[in-house]
Amino acid sequence: MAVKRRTGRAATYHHGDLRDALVRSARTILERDGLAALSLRGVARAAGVSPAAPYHHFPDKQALRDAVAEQGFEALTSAMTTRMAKKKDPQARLEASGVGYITFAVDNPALFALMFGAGQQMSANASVAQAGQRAYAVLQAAVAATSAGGAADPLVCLRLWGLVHGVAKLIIEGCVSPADYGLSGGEALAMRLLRGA
Amino acid sequence: MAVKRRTGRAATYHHGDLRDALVRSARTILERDGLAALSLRGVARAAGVSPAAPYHHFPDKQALRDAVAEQGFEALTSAMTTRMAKKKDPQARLEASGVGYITFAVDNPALFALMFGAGQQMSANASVAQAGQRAYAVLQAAVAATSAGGAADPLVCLRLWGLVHGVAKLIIEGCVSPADYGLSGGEALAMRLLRGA
DNA sequence: TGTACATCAGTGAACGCGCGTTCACTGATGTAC
DNA sequence: TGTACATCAGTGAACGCGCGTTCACTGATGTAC
Repeated sequence: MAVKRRTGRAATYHHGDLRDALVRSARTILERDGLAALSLRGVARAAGVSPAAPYHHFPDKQALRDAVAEQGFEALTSAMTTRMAKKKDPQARLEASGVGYITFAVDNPALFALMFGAGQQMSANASVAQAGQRAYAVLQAAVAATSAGGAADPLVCLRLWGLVHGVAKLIIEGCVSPADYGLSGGEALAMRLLRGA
Repeated sequence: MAVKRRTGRAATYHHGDLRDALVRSARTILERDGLAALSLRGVARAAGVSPAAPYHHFPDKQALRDAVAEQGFEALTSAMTTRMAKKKDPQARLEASGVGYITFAVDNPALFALMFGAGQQMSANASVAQAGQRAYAVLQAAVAATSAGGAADPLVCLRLWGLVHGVAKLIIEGCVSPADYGLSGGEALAMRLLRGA
């Protein structure tokens, strides 16, 4: 049995922070082995804990997935806002939000797939939905800031969202490679696509 | 044991057309129960045949998936070309290709997810890749027909592909509903998005 | 400060399940003579 | 036209696997007195 530690603390029978540790283990497995390889037992194993332990923190597997997805949407939001913060011009900020979206997806393909329901319906969980809406609101605000009246045209928002979502998926699915366009990475391709779109 | 029939023929020990029947059963299961529910055993069951029977036609599960995906790309291609055939104007034909893409995806969400690798890497199968390229070529030709020199700008093609792919996924994943835009279906939303994009 | 005890968060064994795949087999088909 | 036989396309039982989940349990924690 693996020794369980909190940073700088001795091993204890009680983990102390298992819920977080499970979510972190899930993300590790996700990116190392892919979405199909994500199992509750595997996550428990990776966290050095028995298969039954997660049930003290999550009612079932879906609840763990939801927790991971929620954290994913928060990370997506900050990937966009971090990039936007470096720009002043509204148009440049709009582009930055899209580049952030695509870059996040390409860097975290399995997490991104989990967040968006693996090609099927997304999670019905309310917290996940709210975290998703917070991410969408970033795109929306960026669009609003570039438009005359200061209000975002829903159709324009959806075109932007669709474009960045689609390009991200196409890269992840291997349909499109930045190299095909003479570019070195998803980020460069995203910038090229969004400039003047 | 279910009786096996070819249309209008008596039941026979030998099915006579099992390979096709398996692919058809797979598509039925796909749309009724979703991608996660697609198993070789389930497909055999739906075709009224023992679990071992498919192995006379496909080396493994992936090969069946590939066959379904290939057929899916052919259906996608014809969904686009059928719509384009009704239009004369190049711009209208371009829009029609995109509407066809989105409509096909929304009408066959699980098949579409299978074709594009369920959020992960697409199939490595060569026939599948070729069928995918044939579908892409339709979009590409539609773009070329609207451009001055008659050659399709790769970046313009990717913007179109990304847009239709992304919007399709967003609708399938339940992130976006045509009703949010006061529209009755994916087709209406697709037309609105593509007109003047 | 020390002790009793309720509560919390683990353990590990077990459950049933459906899966992909393999195997030795057998019934049906069709071809050579 | 009839028959022997090779080949093809099925059967059904079995394999091992990993999964999600449950259960009775037990060790550690922290609070009341």
